[in-house]
Amino acid sequence: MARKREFDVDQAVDRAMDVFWRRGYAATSLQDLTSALGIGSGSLYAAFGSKEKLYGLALARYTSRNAAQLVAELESAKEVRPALRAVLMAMAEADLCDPDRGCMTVNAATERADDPDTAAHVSATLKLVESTIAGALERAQVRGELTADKNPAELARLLTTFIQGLRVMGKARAGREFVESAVDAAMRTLD
Amino acid sequence: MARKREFDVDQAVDRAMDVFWRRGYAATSLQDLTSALGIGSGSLYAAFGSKEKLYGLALARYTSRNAAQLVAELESAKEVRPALRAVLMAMAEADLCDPDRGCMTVNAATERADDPDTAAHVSATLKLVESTIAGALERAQVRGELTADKNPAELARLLTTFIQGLRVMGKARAGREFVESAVDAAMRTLD
DNA sequence: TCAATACTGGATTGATCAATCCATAAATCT
DNA sequence: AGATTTATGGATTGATCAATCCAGTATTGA
Repeated sequence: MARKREFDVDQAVDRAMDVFWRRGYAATSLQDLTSALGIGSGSLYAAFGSKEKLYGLALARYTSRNAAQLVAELESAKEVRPALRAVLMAMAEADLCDPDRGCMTVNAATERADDPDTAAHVSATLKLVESTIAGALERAQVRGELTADKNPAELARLLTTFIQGLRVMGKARAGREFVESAVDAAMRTLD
Repeated sequence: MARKREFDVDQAVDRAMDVFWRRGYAATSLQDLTSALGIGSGSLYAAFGSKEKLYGLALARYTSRNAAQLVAELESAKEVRPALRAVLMAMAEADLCDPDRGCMTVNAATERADDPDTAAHVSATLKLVESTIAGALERAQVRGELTADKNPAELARLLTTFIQGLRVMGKARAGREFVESAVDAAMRTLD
């Protein structure tokens, strides 16, 4: 009954994610988006409604790609400690490879905390990270990987906070020596 | 020989700092600035040159107000541990009182890391925080406040990173319970 | 084959952007 | 006082902003 969409919506959200991730929300113009997505503004608005809604989809896409992977890796890990170290180092490595991006969740938290949708999404992501780490540490404790005197819930809050800081340091180009040393120190809190 | 400036430049920078701090760089319009500063755009450009330069002054003002105070408090502290806890809790408290602002250094790092001047300033601030904490921990170790098996340089990197994360969590409205617990866990790394 | 429908992207909209201009006003020097 | 110089702030500039419009096009069911 009607013409088919010529572009791939999923791919378009991926590309929008990349642009917003690098440039932030306010500094990204509609022209930036249409040229990155390879579509006209009419198509963009027909498909996504507004720049804000597209940002929301891009942020959700980022979360499902990254936070979800962190969760999966920690929950499927045989040994919690090396898995946690691997997760931390993977983030540090991501920032070393491409500091222009940093962590989109952190970028969203700092740039768009005043937007209720963004704030809610960021909050949910951080809670997910916290509870995943807490769960992993509880399992570690049961299995004797973590001594009984440790407090998994509290350590999870420390590590969740540390992760956000690690992304800030990465974006600020703190350098490999710094972030690796910081991760070492963070892992030592589990000893 | 010439007319005097009618507004107080220092006060104007303070006000610009507050606006940029809350809204970020890109989302702050010149109209936001002129109305907050109470001056016309002609005066603004005559005094500061451009929006970017005013932002640079505002960021420098923020640093000299905040990072410098952190340095002073840690260096004048009789006991390092309670001073460090006080510094961490003061930051957490600042975000609990006014989460719209967060930490301007973190905001600058995430929004404007691509600007060389901003990046350099942020980097210098973070190095100052790191070396101040490292120095304080070294003194603590000499005085027996910190056991000899600890590595002050590494702990300083952990704590510097933790601080940035704490500000992100604060801006994301993680709540008092969360940040206090995280600070407790962070302080425990010194035990 | 022909309506009906939805997608296309470039043109257009009115608002807003950072920055400059400029007539006026105040301050200092001779 | 008169000349010179700088500050003032509102008007103006041309660019750019997000969003809408629309003529043209592809797709489908009848």
